Amino acid sequence: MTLDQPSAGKRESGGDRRIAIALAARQIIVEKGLEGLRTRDIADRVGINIATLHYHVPSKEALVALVAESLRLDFQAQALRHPREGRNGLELLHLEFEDFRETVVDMPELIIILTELVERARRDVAVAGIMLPMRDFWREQFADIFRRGMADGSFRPDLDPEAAALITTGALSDCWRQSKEALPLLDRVQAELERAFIRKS
Amino acid sequence: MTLDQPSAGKRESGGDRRIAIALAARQIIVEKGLEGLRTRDIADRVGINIATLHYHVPSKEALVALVAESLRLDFQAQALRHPREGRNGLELLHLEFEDFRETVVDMPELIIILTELVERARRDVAVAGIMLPMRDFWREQFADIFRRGMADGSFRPDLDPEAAALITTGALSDCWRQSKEALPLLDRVQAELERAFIRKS
Amino acid sequence: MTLDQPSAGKRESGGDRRIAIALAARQIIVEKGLEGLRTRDIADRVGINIATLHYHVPSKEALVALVAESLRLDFQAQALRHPREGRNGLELLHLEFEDFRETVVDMPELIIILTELVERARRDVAVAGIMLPMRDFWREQFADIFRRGMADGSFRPDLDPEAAALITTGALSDCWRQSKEALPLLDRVQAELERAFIRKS
Amino acid sequence: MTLDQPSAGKRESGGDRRIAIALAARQIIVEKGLEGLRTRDIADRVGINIATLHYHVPSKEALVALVAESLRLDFQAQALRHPREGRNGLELLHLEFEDFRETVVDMPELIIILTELVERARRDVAVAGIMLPMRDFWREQFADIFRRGMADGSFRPDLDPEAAALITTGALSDCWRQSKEALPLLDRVQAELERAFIRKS
DNA sequence: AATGAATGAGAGTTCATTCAT
DNA sequence: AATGAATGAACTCTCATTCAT
Repeated sequence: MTLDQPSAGKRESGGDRRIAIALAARQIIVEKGLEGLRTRDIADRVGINIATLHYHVPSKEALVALVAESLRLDFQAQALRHPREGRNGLELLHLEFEDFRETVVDMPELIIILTELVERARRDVAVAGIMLPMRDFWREQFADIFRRGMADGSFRPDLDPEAAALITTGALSDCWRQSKEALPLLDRVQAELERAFIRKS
Repeated sequence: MTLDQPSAGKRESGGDRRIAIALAARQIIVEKGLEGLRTRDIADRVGINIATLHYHVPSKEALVALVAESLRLDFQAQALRHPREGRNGLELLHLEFEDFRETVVDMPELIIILTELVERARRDVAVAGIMLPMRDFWREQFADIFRRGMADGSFRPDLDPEAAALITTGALSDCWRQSKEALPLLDRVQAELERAFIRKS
Repeated sequence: MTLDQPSAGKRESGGDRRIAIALAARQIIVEKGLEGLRTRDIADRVGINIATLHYHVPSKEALVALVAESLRLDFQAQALRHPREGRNGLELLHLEFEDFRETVVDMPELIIILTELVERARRDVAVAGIMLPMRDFWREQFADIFRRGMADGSFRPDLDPEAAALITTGALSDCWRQSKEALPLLDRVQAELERAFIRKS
Repeated sequence: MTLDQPSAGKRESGGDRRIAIALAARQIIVEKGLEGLRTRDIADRVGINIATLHYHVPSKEALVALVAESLRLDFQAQALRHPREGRNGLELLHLEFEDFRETVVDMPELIIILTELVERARRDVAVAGIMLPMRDFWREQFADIFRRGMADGSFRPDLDPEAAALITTGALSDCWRQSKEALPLLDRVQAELERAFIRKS
């Protein structure tokens, strides 16, 4: 055990602690679900006292909101990774699937937590305030892609962009839910959706 | 009034009590989520003592399994309501959407509870043992429809029936999750999926 | 330790447990004040688990109300000990002082707890609902005595019965608050009040 | 505006801070009782950090003692407002009631806090050391008045000055406790006490 | 003189489960 | 088949106090 161990040090700045708390909470949500999230477990994992946890995040409700917010930031960052300019609709759709595949591999927790929080949003307005816009934003991104593809001729002209967007996000989430090993199925779903939406010459 | 009235007497038969318990549990899951399910609440709603509840259903795990099983029976019954013979793939797809719409209107709880239990299945093998086959059965039903439609010429010959099935179930669940008022969106999704899968002459 | 130990037995009837709980709570209030009352301490003293305590008395608020109610019953019982008929006002006043002296000696806790609860009543409406009527009833008893004494000629005819009642209860409570050894002072106060209110021939 | 303005600068002198703390604590005691007094609330109201509060007042016990002392100073100041010379006992008694009425109107908190602290004195020797002498001093003031009145002939010669003093202070405190709107009752009590103690010619 | 961060001890409350009857 | 009473273990949250800066 060296001196510069990552997070068990004492007297960190408030912002760092809050980040560490959010990360620990996310881990636990992945392992035991939002339902199994316990403040004590978080404190233990961060290496602080429960009272200290409450000092930084005053209530469990606030904690869940913190996790939601941290998730939002991650998604935002991820959305900005790839440049979107100068591509047609079909290429953009490809890119989105690529991104999703990457997320599934690199940060599988993101989607688990997303699912849990969207579920919780139904009963927690604070969480709903953060998560539902995220979900809508994701769907709207796809709708934009479809609209662009209809304009540039890469997608069918009789497409309903909002419906197609919902179909796509539904397929992606369901694909995820299926199981962690469903990546080959994801390929087939992508192929099928492209066949479905593409313009037949 | 027949002899086997289910709920009149003070001492019901074991089977009836279990049914009453399952129904009460389902109500509570709809209201507060699986997370908010408390044995005491169920007992109160059924009108029995907690100890009595435990006599009939020995543990909370068994209770969740009971709910899952009761859900399975409902879905099974619902699947058999409409005759499936003598119809082509497209007509069958129509019928499935019709059924779904009916379920959303008549028994909206079914889908809420299904969602909660599938989520729970990730961490509870007993529940997984019941729910995952259900989910797969539902998906397989669609795959069958697509296969039949490919054979009878109502769907595209280059369709991937499993992928299409996943896309369809994904769209349906997402549509549901969207909100209770998303029925018009459901119509548009159905239209879009039919445009997508149908054989272009 | 014999078999018939007073209260540590298991599976008592609900009513008995509630009585035992009220008594234990009263002891602790005497020792540490209402402020120092802890549910865990009560459970320990009664010899039950905290959860069992909550089974019988669902919340701390209800517990305080229970103590208040138990106090009310004690005062009621005490008020009925001596027959009041066929005595003139002065004799009745004597009797009241006698009763008070008895209470101070036999059940000194009664007055401590009364004081604590009246204080608490200022901020707890549930307690106020029980305690303020008690206090008013006590005062009204004295007012009645003064009224009767004015009628039968044992007290001054220009007495203001309500004011005299307040003066008397105030003197008694203050006397009590003074200290436990203030009994001789109580005698002098009684004598002074009688000189003050009695009719000069 | 003088040089020793109490609260303008960012860094106040130690004494000023302690005064501000005492005042904030008194406000909170009035609102929530001594039981509801929290160091954090005081710090918030003063506008300082809890650690800073503990720098100025090392413990909660010391804090309560500080409040007690601040109360004592206020009472002392109030006692010196009216000149007492050249008046007979009855006039002095009048004056005391006048003072009390004034206090009830101008600084009602004084009496609330006094009550709370006297109660606390039973279990806290430090507070007892300050409060009990105060209470005794108040009572002794009345005893003095009665003694003087007996000498100058305005009160009955057979008065017991200590008993009469206790009766008077008891009546006043009880009158206060009664409720904030009990001022008319206070008038009747004063009248009754004067009738009781005055020399009948 | 002041503060952000940390903490131990403990508060009331909840819950699935069990026991005796 | 049913129940009132009991329980251990855990939960979130609070508070006065201390430490490092």
